[in-house]
Amino acid sequence: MTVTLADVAARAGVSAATVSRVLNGNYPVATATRSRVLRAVDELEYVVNGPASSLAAASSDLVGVLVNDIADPFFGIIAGAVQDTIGPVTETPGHGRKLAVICNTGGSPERELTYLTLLQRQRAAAVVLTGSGTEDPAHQDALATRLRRLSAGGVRVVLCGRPAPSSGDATSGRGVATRAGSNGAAHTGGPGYGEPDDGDGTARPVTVPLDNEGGARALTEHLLALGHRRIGYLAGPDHRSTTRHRLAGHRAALADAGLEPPPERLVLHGPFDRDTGYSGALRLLEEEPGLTAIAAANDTVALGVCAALRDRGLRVPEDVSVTGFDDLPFAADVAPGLTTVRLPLREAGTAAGRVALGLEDPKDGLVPATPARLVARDSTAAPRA
Amino acid sequence: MTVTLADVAARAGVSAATVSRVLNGNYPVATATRSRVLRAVDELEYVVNGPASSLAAASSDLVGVLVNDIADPFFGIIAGAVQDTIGPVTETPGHGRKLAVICNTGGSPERELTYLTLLQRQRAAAVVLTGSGTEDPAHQDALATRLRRLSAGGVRVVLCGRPAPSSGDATSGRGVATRAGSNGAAHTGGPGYGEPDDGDGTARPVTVPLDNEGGARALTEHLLALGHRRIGYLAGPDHRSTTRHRLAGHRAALADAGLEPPPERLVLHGPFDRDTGYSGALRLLEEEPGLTAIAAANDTVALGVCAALRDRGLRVPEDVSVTGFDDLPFAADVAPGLTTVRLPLREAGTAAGRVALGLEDPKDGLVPATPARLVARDSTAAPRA
DNA sequence: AACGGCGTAGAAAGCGCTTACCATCCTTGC
DNA sequence: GCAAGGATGGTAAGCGCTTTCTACGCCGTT
Repeated sequence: MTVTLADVAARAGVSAATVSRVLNGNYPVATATRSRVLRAVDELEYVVNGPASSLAAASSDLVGVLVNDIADPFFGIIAGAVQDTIGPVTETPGHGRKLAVICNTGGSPERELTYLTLLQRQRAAAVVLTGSGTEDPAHQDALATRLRRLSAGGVRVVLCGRPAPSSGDATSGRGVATRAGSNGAAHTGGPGYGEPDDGDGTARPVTVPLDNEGGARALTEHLLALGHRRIGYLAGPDHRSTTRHRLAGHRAALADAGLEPPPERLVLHGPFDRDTGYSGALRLLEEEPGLTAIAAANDTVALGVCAALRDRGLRVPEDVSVTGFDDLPFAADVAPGLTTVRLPLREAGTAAGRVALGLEDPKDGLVPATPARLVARDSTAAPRA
Repeated sequence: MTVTLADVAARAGVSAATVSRVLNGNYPVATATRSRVLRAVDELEYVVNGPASSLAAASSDLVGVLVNDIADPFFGIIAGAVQDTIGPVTETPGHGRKLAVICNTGGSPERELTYLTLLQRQRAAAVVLTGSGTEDPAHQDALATRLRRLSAGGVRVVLCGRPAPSSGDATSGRGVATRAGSNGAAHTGGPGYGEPDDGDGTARPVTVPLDNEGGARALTEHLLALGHRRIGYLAGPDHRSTTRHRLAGHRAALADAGLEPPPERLVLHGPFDRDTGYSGALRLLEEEPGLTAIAAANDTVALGVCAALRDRGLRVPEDVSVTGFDDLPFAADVAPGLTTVRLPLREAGTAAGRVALGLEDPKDGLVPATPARLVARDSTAAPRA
């Protein structure tokens, strides 16, 4: 029924080995033979059997990309860039036949693990983890283990915009483990997975950093410079690295300005969606009617904040300033234009893709970071006197 | 190095066949044996070799999802829904281990074909094509051929929000072929691929319709009802099914109202991005200063339109009304709220996923359509008297 | 003229799994 | 108490490809 290598070989009057060699181009084949084979391939409309070659060659053309929410342009942009890099466009010989498998974890650590297993099972060539990671010790441990196993199996692991999971490494006793919470040292890939040389020469995971902390700091500094002192902060979901890093930047800016850390009631957590912004803003306003600015975890959240303020009859930025994060495409076009921070998402995705292809392999496991850039638009202004 | 079926078998004191049967659960195995095997799997941390089983079983767990632009939430939502449906969550026995491969075509027909070949090569279980298709006859032919070949190979083909490509079927002489352009008959899966029974019992592609035409018609009717008569139309990219269907709806509404078809200069084409909206609006305003409304191909385009109008000092909706399409999440939160049409994207993605899994198979190859719903917000109002 | 090399191509041994097709063994029915 | 039959489990033949090892010419050397 289906055409196989052998059929092509027969038609071209050569052996299957030769056909394989022509198709993979990693062995000298005389030009005449080659074209004869190619013609046969064409005439028979032969299509390689991927599973068979993956089995024989013990490797596959799949690259897994894990995202929290594919419907969120934040991830769409990263995933798109990864795919553009490894996809069929790239005509780096040997590459370009790779397929990106985008996996939607919905932010669930369990699903993340499940997908990782599924990818391991498919013998994926590489795995890219994007977005924020949980900071729950148990899950970090499980994740670290899984990733270690993947690396051991020759799967390249890339962490895009998230730190390497730390693990309470079983072999070195228990105890010291997972210390999450402090600021700073964001993407240096803490203790645990990645740190100690595993002995055999398995590749270590590579981190493509995203400067969440610096971006958040810049945003808060901007607000402070405008004269704001009572700032509400709508952080992302709790126990997530991104949330913590952005919050850390916010706090750092306050500290640098010699101000008190923000009171608990002015820091609310919630998912990265418009409702968090909408209800969060209302709540913040209740807690602190004198609020002059609200920093949102995200552009989408910021949009919800603006809607809430509008519904409350407050003007942006005259009554309350609002900031976002990510600089998604719509941020420039909403009214007023959203002051936010532009994260180099495409660049990060491209870098992640290159690492996944093995085109790049920073010796310290860290791709140099492109800094986040403050984009001041019209949603922020000095508070009314 | 890596653990194989045989290792597990040895450890459990059974044959490889038994282990395979336990893992696939499609053959009776005594409970005691089963748990012994499961324990061995656990202890050895065994992970199935996907390629090997795909080869042996002549089928794989991959489902391809082709999208035009993964960074566009329109596709993100659909793709996410597809994935949620076929992904590891679904615990329909036998399913749930499937992986969605999201492929970003960038709207390029060539890439679309390349991906389709890649998927065929991976022996994907199903392929879902989303978004608008080209209406270029040559590409439609190529696409039809490729899809026919996929179906013949047992790959389930699902068209989500796009018509089946028509082909100037080579066997029936040349000539009649591709008649694109007329309105109506949107998703009925025209002539060409899909229509005639191919003889052997290969599955026919299933279409999950999206009511682009009806939505566009509703939007224009809304505008007409408000009293608008000079309406500019910013259509999507030329020669794409979605563009044509939406435009057809617009025209139909005009015709129903007994009005002239829109003059050429008031219908501009461009990609589905904010720039098309921005520059398109400016251009439209030049062409027809008396314009009272602009219908955009898309919410994103509409956002660009609003930005341009604002920059021109025109108010929405007082001076010019604006409509979008898709009702992406941000449409509700921008100011003024965007009047648009809500397309049941999640529903469509879910349906596509179910068909891809073979859970559903409408006999006429057409999943019943959920209608598009007009969402009137504040970006439209009666024109000034 | 004989020989080592190089450039090509073929033979064949798997890769790790699935799945007929059998071989047991323990029930049952009578 | 014995044969028939169901319930389990094993055997082994591939699935279609890659790749090592080998074979064969033909060339340039010495």
